[in-house]
Amino acid sequence: MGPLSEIVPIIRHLAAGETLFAAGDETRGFFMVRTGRVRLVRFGGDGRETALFTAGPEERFAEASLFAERYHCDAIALSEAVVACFPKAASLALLGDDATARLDLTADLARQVMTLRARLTVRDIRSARERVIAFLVAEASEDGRTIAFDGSLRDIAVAIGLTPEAFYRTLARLEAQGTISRKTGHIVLT
Amino acid sequence: MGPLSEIVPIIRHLAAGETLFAAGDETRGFFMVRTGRVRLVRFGGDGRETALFTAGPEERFAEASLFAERYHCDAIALSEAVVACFPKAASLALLGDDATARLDLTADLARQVMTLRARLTVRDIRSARERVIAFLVAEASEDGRTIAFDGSLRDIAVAIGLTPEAFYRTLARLEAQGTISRKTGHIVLT
DNA sequence: CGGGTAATTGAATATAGTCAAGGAAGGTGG
DNA sequence: CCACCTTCCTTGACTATATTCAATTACCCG
Repeated sequence: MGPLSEIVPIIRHLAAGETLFAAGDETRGFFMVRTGRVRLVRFGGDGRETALFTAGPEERFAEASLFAERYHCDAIALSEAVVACFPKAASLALLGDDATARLDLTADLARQVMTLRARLTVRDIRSARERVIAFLVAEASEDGRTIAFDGSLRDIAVAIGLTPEAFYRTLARLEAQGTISRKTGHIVLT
Repeated sequence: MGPLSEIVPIIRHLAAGETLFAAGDETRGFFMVRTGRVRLVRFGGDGRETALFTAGPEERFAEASLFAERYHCDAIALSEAVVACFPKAASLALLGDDATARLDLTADLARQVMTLRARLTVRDIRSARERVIAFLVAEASEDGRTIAFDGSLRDIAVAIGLTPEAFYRTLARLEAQGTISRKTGHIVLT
């Protein structure tokens, strides 16, 4: 997982609903979800809750806290969860000392920016059909035709902002039209 | 504009439709749009074109190319455009020499990741009403109530993935219900 | 003024969402 | 090895909601 593997993270177990940090707290570092899900929320003046981001397994969150004094949102476990904490001091020290570490983190963030922008662009497409095709093209491997996926179709549906039903239907239609063909674990553009 | 202001960029003028770089080209560096719009696209085997990202004025793109050998999409000017090119060698050298520059760039990318994830989360909300409220809460300034905006409401509508009409209607309804109040240039949550 | 864009509202439509129900697949325990 | 359970996948029918098309008003800038 890059440069930060040199840091031994602190493992924390969270109960469902437990708060990891709250807005206004001094920043302690950033985190990675091991299991479960953690939601970042901001509370409006009236107590209204707005989700900023939900981190699932292997996803990092609060990276920007390395460069801020205080957290500006709350982190709450949605379910029972295990998170790895990368302390601010150790992370910054590593970034200051080790050129490789620095570039690795920077490169990783640059890649994230790229993929996030691509995902956001996919979301701009209203038509389910076109959105699915855009996703498939974006995810296609080297040959530009094959899309391999590890998880379930459900997960993909949610990732591109469609209900599973709408996604299933769209895939079925694309297959019927001969635009794609499906085998277990991967889809091929034709 | 952060650490990279120390680099004197190369200014390029592009005609509408002109290609800045193509997939497979050796990476030369990253870019910032000065005027016009540049679209990053990937071509499917059949010539189908899928947009990955569209960069407008003051937006950077292809930052990740600093850490890659070759571009993996095409950059094409949508309209006549002026772009600033930050050469790879100079950028990496600066990152290698100057600790402040490194942290600055990393911090900037971390912030981008944060805001992009927040935007993506807003898009997950189906209801126009709830999406607009989430956007307002996320954009609210210090006091958590006031949202100032420079551009047009249209631009906001597009940014959160709604048609201008849907956005106007939603704002009108929120105002009628007393959830918000509007004055020229800013909105207040009540 | 006048031209252009933004803002606003109305009405009809289309499309994805929702609810529902059945089948397939995979895993667990007897 | 089978029964059972859970989750995913699939399809159908209906609905809700945002989009689309359209027409009017407000606003800014030359």
